[in-house]
Amino acid sequence: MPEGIEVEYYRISSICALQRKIRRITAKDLYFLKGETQSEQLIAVLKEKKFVESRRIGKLLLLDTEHGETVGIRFGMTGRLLVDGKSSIDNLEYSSARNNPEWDRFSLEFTDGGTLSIRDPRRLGGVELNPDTSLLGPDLYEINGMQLGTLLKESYRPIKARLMDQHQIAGLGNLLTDEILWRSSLDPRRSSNSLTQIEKRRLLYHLKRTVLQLTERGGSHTGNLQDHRLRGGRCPKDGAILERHKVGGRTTYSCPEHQS
DNA sequence: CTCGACTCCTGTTAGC
DNA sequence: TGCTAACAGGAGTCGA
Repeated sequence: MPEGIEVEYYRISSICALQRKIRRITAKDLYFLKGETQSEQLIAVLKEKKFVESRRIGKLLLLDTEHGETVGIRFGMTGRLLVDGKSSIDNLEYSSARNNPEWDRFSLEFTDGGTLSIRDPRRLGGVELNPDTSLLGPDLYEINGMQLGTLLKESYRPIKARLMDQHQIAGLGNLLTDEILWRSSLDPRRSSNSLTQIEKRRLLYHLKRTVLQLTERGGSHTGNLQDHRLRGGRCPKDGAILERHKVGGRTTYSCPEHQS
């Protein structure tokens, strides 16, 4: 599913949608419009206008118009960004392998004939005009040791739940978090504020390294743990049968042997 | 503050 | 073969 890494790909592919005049806006799926956003409003703000900048905070893609309005796009679990009919990601975990144009929930047509659209089978994503970004934590690519230390120290929640809380760090999803904790040899259920200085340093190192490495490899699903994240799967480090449980309401796989 | 349970949504798949 | 039910997990709400 799109986590921060996938949305970073979307941001990069959205760059070629900048500086192109928008001719037509199609926002018929009203369920897909979030907050106070209305279809007519999007049309009024976007018609005959251009995007001048593309930004990303965590899993949120932000497209700024020349007049300072911002279109915020969330992809949920199964959303893809298509620019001129092409997606930067072919194989999205947990999404459909098919690619049905009927799943376009929001789309724009440029005066040059190109398009930008969000193709989301499950409609868990959404479009919001001028979304509030003030509550999002530091981005997963930017977070530093001090920020990580603070957010862990201030909570009794399980580490995994804390790391997936977008108000704390923006961009980590279920797969990335499992991978990072597995690499860090930390039990996802450990209380956030129980980590020692050494464990926190280890977590920061693996968080940074995992995000960069999986970005190079091609997505959140390219982690070393991923292929073994199924019932009865074995830890690729030591061969132990992985534990499957719920942490923070999410299916979690961890190794009883080396994660503690 | 933190939790589980529930909600949204629908394609895919396991199981009968 | 065909059906149903469970599952996936991002994000929000609600009551305990």
